[in-house]
Amino acid sequence: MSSSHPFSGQSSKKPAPRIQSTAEFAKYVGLARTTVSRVLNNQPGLKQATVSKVRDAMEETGFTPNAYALHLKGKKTATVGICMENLLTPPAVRKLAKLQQKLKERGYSSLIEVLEPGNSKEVCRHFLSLRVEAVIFLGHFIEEEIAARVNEFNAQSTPHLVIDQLGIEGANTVALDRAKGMKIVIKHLLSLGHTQFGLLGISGNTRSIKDRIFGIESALEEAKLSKTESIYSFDSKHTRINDFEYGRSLAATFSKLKNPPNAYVGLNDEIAIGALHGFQDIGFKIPNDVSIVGFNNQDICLMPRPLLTSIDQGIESTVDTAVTLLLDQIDKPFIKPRIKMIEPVLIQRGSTGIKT
Amino acid sequence: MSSSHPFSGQSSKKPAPRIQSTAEFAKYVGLARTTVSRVLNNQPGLKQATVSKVRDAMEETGFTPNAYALHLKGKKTATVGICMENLLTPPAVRKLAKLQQKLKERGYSSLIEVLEPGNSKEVCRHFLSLRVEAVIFLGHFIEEEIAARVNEFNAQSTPHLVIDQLGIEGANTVALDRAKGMKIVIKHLLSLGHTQFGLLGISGNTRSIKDRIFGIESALEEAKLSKTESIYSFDSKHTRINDFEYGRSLAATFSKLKNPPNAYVGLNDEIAIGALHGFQDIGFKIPNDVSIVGFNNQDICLMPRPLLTSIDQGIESTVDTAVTLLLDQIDKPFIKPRIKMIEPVLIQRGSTGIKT
DNA sequence: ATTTGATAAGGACACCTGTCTGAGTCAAGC
DNA sequence: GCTTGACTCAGACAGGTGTCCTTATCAAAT
Repeated sequence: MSSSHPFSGQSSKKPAPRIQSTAEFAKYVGLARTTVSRVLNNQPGLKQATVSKVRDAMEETGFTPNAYALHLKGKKTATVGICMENLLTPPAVRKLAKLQQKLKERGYSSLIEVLEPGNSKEVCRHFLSLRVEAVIFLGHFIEEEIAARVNEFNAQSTPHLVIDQLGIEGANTVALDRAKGMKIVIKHLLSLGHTQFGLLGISGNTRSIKDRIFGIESALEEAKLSKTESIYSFDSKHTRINDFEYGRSLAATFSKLKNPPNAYVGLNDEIAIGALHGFQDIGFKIPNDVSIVGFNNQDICLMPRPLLTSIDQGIESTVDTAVTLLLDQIDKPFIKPRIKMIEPVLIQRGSTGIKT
Repeated sequence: MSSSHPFSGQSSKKPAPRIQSTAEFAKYVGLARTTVSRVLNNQPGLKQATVSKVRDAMEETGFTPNAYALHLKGKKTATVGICMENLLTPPAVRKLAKLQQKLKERGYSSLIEVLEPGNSKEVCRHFLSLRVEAVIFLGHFIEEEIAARVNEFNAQSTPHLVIDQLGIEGANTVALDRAKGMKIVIKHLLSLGHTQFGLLGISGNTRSIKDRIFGIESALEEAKLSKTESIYSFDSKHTRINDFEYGRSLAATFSKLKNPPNAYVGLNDEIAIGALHGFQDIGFKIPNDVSIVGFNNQDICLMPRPLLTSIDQGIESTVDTAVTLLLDQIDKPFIKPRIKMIEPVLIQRGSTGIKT
């Protein structure tokens, strides 16, 4: 190593300021900027000693060329912006984790922002100013807001993807087929002899809920059962603050009916487990007296006894599909918007069984 | 709007390519680049009509100046790199969510990467090439690896922060005082009359485990109890695949003892709840026969009956402290490394009670 | 018709990088 | 001592931005 460069031999008291440019770095190494640049870009015609000198100094100082200047020279940013609904819903976070991992494997880094109602425009602007190569929406958002963003992206031919929210016009979409999920659940319960169904938390006007109710109703229709006489819901009688308590309260309300249904379908695993415990506390045996199904197939399904039957979202295939769809768009700028549905899978466990 | 710019009047079949520079955008608007730039930067001496024309066109096209070029002109990146252990541990993700939110409030965006053993160097290089203003490590990592990164950061005076991992020399650290947490738990249990303690999953050689055992032992010491005769552990008799099952198995093993302890301390809430259910299945009443304490105070503490007593991590104050520490470093480049401990809080619920 | 004041246009520069080109250095081989 | 070959140096350019400066335009006022 050169023994006379300006930063050598100092005490460890005040560390050297970070080297911010190849010019500074070249001065530190004692070579011309262009020579250093050639080393950094593995160009031929350089003495081995020169190469080592530069590499050693990089190791020592941690210098890296400025990615911002590189991008200006035409290098792509290899960055994807991800808009999250929140970072609290376990299935959404699991998808994010997989997504981030798969994107990284393909050489893309992720810029993650949590959307709040009304700030999507600002967030997307920020992403665009950072010249992301694509924007992903992951979760359930206000439809009009996302639709507006998608329109803008389509107008600029910016690759984009909506994960888990169906019904946005013109949007590249990957989503679990929730209708089919519910159909599978009801068919499973029908096959066990159940004909009356209590819904736990499955109410509201969102697309996701409508899909699920559609799935339930189409299964009933195929079985030639009356929708109105087979479905029960008391969601409006309780407030949903904590899902476990909510499930428990719903179970309590259902159990007071003269002829309560003996099959229950939860909005998610938490509510289903709450209900399962609620019924058990009252003295119901599961699945002998009551069958219960959750949704999402989270780890907590393995907590109660019996274990909770649930619908698995197929996160792996969702994310695989998502990444493929996205990279396709990046490769071919003028590709038509596509919608891919993910097949849900019933994970059968002890909480559902023959009606006795 | 000007009616003769090159992109007007096209069919919606092939969208206009995204406008990538002020020059292109200026051509589209029909003004000089410098004039547009003056509008974008709110400079005086411009006709209102000109300003509106530009603003309308921005609205229409979604054009935003290139952040990369701006940085080259000296604007700071306002970006922080966050290294995560994983995105699966709920408390870590909750911290990430809060951190991301608070940083955003202060004007910083977050670049998030999941570290895998051995790739921290590469990840940090990437962060540095993107000229992040600080790097945060969130979670438990291989000590040597993080220590090496911290050394590099200190040498370059790059602001950094280690959250939740104590013992890295020279590192700015914010961490829960796990020793104190355990001390509080044991004191609580002692005050209820318990003198024999079963540890559930609290074993191993990590700093975090050592701290917790130290806390337990110091509480016992103060109570003049023998460490060896008061603590029981059967962790090695079971394999930890699923925390709920692990807790259940441990409960089963403990219950077979001639004189099982009647107070149990879990590594986390999942294991504690598993054990709680395990004891209940065998016929133990909680807290009459057995008291159980979890760790992390997650939502699932509200699931079992009785509810689970647990230690709250104080995520809010952890993150507040973290952000303050970080921004301090960014403001004052040559500040000495500091360590901040976060006080744990016992959340007392039904799973702990007087020994009867 | 001429002057004035208000804007806009257009050129130049710095920021950092990779690359190209022509000039400079230096040791080895004759 | 001179040529040759092997490197290295130094300068220039593009890429997008904000800013400064000079010049051009144009309508209103004189």
